[in-house]
Amino acid sequence: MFFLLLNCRKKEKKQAQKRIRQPRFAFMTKSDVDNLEDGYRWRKYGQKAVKNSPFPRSYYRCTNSRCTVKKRVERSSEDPSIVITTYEGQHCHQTIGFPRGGILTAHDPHNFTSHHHLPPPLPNPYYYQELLHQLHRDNTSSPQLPQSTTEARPAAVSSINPSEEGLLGDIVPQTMRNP
DNA sequence: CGGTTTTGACCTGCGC
DNA sequence: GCGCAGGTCAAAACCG
Repeated sequence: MFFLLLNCRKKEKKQAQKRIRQPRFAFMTKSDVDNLEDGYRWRKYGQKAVKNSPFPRSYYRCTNSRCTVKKRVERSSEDPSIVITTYEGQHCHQTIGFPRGGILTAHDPHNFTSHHHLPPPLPNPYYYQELLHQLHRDNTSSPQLPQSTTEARPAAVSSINPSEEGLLGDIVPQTMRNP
């Protein structure tokens, strides 16, 4: 299951002034592997231990040199089987394609609406694009969370409170953090 | 041999 | 100013 966060961090005041604020959002995915296949190729450029979690956080950059998209991958301290993936920026290119039938384009609605009959074996990479579009259209009301049919647990689709403090505060809903 | 991962060092922002 | 935490760099190691 994915959780979505909008870029509403408290600590971003400096970034908003000095740097170009990139669209940023995170999913929570129940997965055993850190490196989720999302249709893009990522190169790892760093890893750090974070305070809240006993698990290290990994930093990835898109291998496309003209593409400045970054992503952070960390495990939930509550449930090690949950991976929190935070994307930052937008891809300026399309995915590298998927091994199930050639290169797909991110603008093909037929490929995107997958949960009609055959769920994708992996998290659909176009959730990323589609979520971004949803955020641009409507970022005040709660966006529709896509229904992932992968091994995501149906847990805790609760109201996301973006004003929560803390690093995971805007990613992890309260019900997730402390039972 | 080229691309990727690993890993310690370095940089920066923030709170006290 | 200092220390801490997060983020990035870059050289070496690794791998196909």
